[in-house]
Amino acid sequence: MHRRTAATSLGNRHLLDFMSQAKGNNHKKAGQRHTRPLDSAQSIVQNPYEPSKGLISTMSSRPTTVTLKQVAAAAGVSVSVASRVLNGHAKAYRISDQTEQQVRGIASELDFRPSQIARSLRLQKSKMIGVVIPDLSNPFFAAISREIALAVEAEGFSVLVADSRETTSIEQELTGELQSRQVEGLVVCPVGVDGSHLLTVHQSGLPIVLVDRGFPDFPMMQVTSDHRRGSEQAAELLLAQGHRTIGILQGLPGTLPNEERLGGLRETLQRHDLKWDADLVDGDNFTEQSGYESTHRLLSKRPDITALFALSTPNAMGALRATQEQGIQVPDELSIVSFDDSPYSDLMAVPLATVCQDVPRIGKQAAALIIQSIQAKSPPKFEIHQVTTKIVKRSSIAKASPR
Amino acid sequence: MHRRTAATSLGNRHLLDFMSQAKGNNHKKAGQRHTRPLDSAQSIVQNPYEPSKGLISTMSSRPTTVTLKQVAAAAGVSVSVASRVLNGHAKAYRISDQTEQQVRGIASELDFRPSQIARSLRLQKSKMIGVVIPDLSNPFFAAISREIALAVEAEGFSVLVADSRETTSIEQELTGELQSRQVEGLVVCPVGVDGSHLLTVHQSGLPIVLVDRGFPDFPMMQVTSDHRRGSEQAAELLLAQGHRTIGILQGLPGTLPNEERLGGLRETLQRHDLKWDADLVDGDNFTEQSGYESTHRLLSKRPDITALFALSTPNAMGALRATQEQGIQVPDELSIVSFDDSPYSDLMAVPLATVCQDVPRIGKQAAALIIQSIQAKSPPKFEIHQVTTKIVKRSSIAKASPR
DNA sequence: ATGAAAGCGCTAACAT
DNA sequence: ATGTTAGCGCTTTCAT
Repeated sequence: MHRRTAATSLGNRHLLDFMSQAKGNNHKKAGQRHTRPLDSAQSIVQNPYEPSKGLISTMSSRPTTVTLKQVAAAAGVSVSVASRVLNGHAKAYRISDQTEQQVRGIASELDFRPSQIARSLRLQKSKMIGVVIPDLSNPFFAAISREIALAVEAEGFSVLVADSRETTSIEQELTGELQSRQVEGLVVCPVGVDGSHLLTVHQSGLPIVLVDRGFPDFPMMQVTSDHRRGSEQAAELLLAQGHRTIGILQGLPGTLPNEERLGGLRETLQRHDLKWDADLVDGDNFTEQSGYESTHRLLSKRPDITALFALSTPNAMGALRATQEQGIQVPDELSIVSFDDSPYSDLMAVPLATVCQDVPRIGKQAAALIIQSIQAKSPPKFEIHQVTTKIVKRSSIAKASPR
Repeated sequence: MHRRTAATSLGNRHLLDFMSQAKGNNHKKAGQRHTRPLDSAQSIVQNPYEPSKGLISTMSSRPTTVTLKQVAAAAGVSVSVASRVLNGHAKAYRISDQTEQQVRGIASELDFRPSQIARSLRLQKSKMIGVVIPDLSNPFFAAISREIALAVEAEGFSVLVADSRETTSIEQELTGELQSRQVEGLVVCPVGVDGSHLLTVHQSGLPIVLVDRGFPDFPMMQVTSDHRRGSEQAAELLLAQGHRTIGILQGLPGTLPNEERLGGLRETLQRHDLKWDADLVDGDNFTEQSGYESTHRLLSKRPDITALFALSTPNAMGALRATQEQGIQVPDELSIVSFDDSPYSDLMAVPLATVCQDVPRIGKQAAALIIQSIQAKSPPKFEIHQVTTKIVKRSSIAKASPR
């Protein structure tokens, strides 16, 4: 109570002092600055206060943990009563109103927070779910993590995130780590080439859902875009504009999204009685670098190419950069379509036509599945959820014309 | 052992079957597809296997947790011996080589994973750190989270992430939640307007570091860019091109990054004997919407503006959109500089000059501080780390000329 | 060289 | 209406 008040008033003071404080700091630093080169990656450290005065003195050096036992003692009741009250079982146990108030009062006065660790151990449920992502800084995966975090928080779960750095062996370690932390469920965006460890997890009975890069023959829950249909949409668009020779900038071969996108394209071409030419496929990753290199290779190898289909946004960005270098006009000399949207695709040098994935929906779906699977005590289902994509036409596509 | 083998061989089979499987799936779905409108946000659910056969039968319906006790029993030793062996204290306790091998063997055979929950309770340390972020889908914050995750994982910590949705009250709840989960440290990117709860956390003795939006008068560890210096760089650039009337698209007023960026600009102008005109500042958030609206307002209100300084990338994107609508040529009629980089800034309709923040460094620094603070038993330091920015000139800036 | 037992903080029978 | 106690899985004294 007392502490709370102090904190608040300081919070206010902060706003009042904001500008002047900041200016003060700046003056002190002014001298130093000019001694460093402008773009050196250094950071300035300030230690404005001596350790011995003001606020700091009220601070304990170790986190102070108030236990239920202490609350009970302070309230003059047994731990069981305290526990029951604080878990809302007061009336179920006919605890007197007076006792209840007493306990509640003391608890909030002491700022009691039940140890979730102890709780987890006792209840045999951690209320945590694990999320394993190949690259948290990739906006696609970040958005998915976010949806999952928001959705499961609403159900009282916390999320442990782990970044596998696009590496299967790390993914394997991390899932193990999360299991030993007793997560109640696992959402993983697999790196996508070998998933045997995921199968092991699944067989152990831990609820698991795979997102984006899945394994169609693994009998577990999976959610991805309908890559195949998305590719179809892109292909139809290109074909309608008269394109017959389409270069493909692929991502990581062997992964489900890559193969499905390729498959959708191939089928569509065949349906239009065009032969499938493996020579037109190039690339080895979902990265900008890969897109850049394959564009250069494809364009020099095959001058008859009139359009490029990039299997990811970074692949498309690489293509943009490569065409810029070669002085090729998009879309006049070459059309480009991309899979995957980025927020500013429409503000690019040439606004990029794109097969958009419904990222929020993918995330929400994954969250819903894992929660449901945790709460239902039934054995995990095998369900593959394919989320519909949407094609957005932008000016990077035009009628086919020879380069 | 047995299970492991089965899993691996299945993983291989998957690769072989990949294409045909996928094609099979597709055929089955073909009929359904055409009954749905193309862009409906629906997802297709498949349940390819009946629950009663093949792999599924080997799967237990509840997660099967092997305990230390079971390992000990199977190995014919006491739990203490088992514990000591598995924690690498074998020789320290002169445990016989034979016993050690015995225990190790059984443990790996049973795929034993020590319960971190129990361990945490006993050791009074969770080996978890909490990360609170205003918006996990924002690439800036996502990148910071990633750096933190990678760095702390290396030290054996796991990270609990929480998304505060740019809302102080949620941030407050989440920090409480994380505290009760016994995290050993907290990294928070505060929403930035009221931080009293963070002060309370700090006073409780839990290590905490603030990132990006800090509070200069809170005596705790903080790391942000050197916003002030960054702004200075941008301003100097604009001034050198002859700009004298600069419109400012600001972010969330009252937050440290916003005020510092504003401050740096103001100082630079004053140093060049230009008066500070508050009328030239517009905007209420770090969003594209805010940037878009303030651009429209500023340009119609002040025809003498020759350059725009956007205090965030989204603000700048809003400006780009607004100028496109008004048919204003950038940079010929109007120059734009932005704070904050985005990966594809150079591929935008007009490549955007930018004050780049060293995001990875910010993240690494935060991680290093929290780890160090957890490991050192000394009371938390008050240190503000300012990470140097770098200005990147691109073609969105040109000599000043009247519109 | 190994074991027994206490106890981390909590919940839920099982007493009164 | 409230208290006592066992035990979740683990580590670590303290015995032997």
